[in-house]
Amino acid sequence: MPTINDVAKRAGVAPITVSRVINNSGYFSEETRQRVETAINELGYVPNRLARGLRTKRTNTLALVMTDITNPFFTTVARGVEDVAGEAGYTVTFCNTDESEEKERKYLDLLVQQQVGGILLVPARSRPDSVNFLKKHSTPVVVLDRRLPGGEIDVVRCDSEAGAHEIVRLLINLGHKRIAMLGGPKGVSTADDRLLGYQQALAESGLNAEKELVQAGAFTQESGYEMARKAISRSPRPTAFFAANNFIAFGALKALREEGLDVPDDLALVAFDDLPPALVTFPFLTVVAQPAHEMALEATKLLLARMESDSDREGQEIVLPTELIVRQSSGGRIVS
Amino acid sequence: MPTINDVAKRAGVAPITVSRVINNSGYFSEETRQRVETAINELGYVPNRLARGLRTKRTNTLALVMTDITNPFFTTVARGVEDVAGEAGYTVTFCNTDESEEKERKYLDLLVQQQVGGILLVPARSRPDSVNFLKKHSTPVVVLDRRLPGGEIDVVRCDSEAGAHEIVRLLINLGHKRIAMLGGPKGVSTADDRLLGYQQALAESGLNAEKELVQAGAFTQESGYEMARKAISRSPRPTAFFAANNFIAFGALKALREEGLDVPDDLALVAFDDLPPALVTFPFLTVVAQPAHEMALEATKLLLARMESDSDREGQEIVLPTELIVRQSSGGRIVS
DNA sequence: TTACCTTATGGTATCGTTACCATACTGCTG
DNA sequence: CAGCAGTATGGTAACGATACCATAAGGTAA
Repeated sequence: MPTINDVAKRAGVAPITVSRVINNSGYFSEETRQRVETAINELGYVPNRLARGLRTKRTNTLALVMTDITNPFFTTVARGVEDVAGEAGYTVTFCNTDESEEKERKYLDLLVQQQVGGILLVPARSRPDSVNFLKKHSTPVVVLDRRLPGGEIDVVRCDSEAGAHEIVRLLINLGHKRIAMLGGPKGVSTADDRLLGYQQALAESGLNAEKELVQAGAFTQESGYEMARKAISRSPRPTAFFAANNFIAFGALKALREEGLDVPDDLALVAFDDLPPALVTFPFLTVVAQPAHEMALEATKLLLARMESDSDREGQEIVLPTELIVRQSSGGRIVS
Repeated sequence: MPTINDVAKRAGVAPITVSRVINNSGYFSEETRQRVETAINELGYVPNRLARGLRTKRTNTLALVMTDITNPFFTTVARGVEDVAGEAGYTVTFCNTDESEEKERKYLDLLVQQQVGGILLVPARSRPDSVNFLKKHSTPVVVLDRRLPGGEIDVVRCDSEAGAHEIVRLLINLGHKRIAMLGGPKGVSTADDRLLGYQQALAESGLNAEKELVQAGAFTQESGYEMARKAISRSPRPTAFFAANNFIAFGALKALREEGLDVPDDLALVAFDDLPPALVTFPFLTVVAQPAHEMALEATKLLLARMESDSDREGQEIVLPTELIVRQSSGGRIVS
């Protein structure tokens, strides 16, 4: 592979001059530029970013560390991140943690070793360890989708509590009194917040949130399936399910199908997170949608800004609103 | 940030010895290992992979260059790639080309600059330019999902022609005689092959593939929508649509909805590519599914092997079978 | 004329690792 | 006991780029 030195020799200039032309920095004459450029083309020279990064202590790489790219919410986020990053000449690495703190830690370690310029992190747990680790290695980070204790960091997320409140309120207005919560993992802020919103909506309506109607599980189909099975075995049976995310809803749907229960005739089902944009041609599930793409854009812009300025300005929290989308699965007609 | 030299000083050894411990290579005593490891922990040392890569000419990074991660097929592929790569200690960069050769070229250039160890490429067009470029820079590459002219390269793909043939045959057996093809972009092997399969199935049954029933578009919802609108405006109207991929099908579905046409009662609709695994709880669309996850696993393993061996052994082509999944949208009962 | 700024270019050191080669001790073989 | 393999460790250079400083020509302000 030709190096900058080979180009320099061929163009009859010093390597540093080639560097200037490549990076369009400093002074060089038009004639030099041309000589260098033809040399580059003739040799098929490609600069080595490892060497550059080693010297400049900057790379043009970002990372997106999330739970699972297969989740339509994160798929959309990933696309948004890559759109902004790609436009700015950055490259994006993605990592699936599957909500495992261990995997998260391993990946962050690797990413720091690779000197990524910045990280978009969906933390597996509401613990500051990961962020502290990154801070120690002065790797800029923006937390995505979830809250974290301690406020000195950038966060872009949705108002899970308000969203949950709104959609549970919808169920209540539809006349439901026994609404089961198929929750996410305890200790994950989105799960906790959605539970809170659920409880508040019930409390406001004078309904007591019976303990046995509330379950906590994982943000997976399997967990949704399990929780739904348990919930329908209660008597009296709940008349509605609130799934804390889309995967839980899919699992619940499967359980209900197996039991021969019709949605929404036998049981209403609503969920957090919309289907992937490509699939909204199947207008079935009533959901609270998060603006995944917008979140990604905001977060990435914020991260890039953070990386540019390198300033130690206060962490900033951007909370975007959710959107209630009423489709078939909630059934009925609004009562009040 | 502490470097290997700082660790060496603290442990009272030479940098090279620290390197040996980190990489578990060469000889060192148990006592040295411990001294080095405590020094590493005390300092919070993290090796610099840029420096390592510069010296060893190897990085632990892969890239997945595809058209759009938002497409459920590629989402699944991405997950599979990351699973295998992550397990092997590699990190994966992803790039969306949106079928644009220019974007593809830009990304490949950037990736070569970053010295990625290998690339999984879904080529935007059936042209060898990109692969040649990578070959020139000795970056191992495995082509995914699509064929490419010239056989000296690794390819992992599905048999699009056979899959299309099978699903069109299904429509024919259901009694359809006017089957419209909502095709993908000309010059993309999957699109071309699916058209071929369609034509052959028709020919075999003595049906002539009327030209006006065949359209070529893009692998997008918008294009599917457009093509479907045109197709239904023909008279006599086609009785079935074959969409060359999932996005086209979604767009077509939208058009049909708008026209008040019921699927499958008024018109049958089948497509290439399944829904994302999470969403198969909506059993509607009859499809030919590609084993996206398996393809990804095979391709990534092949790529890693290629990178290890560095050998110049022949390119190998792995063609996986598709699977016909009959659901509602094809309607009817099989005739013969 | 002197001083100084702008333009154009180059020399040298350095980023943090590891490749390569050298040194030296131990213990075993013949 | 020479010779050699195995173990343990270190010195030096190099990977390919850029930071930093230096040099020099030309123009212009005082």
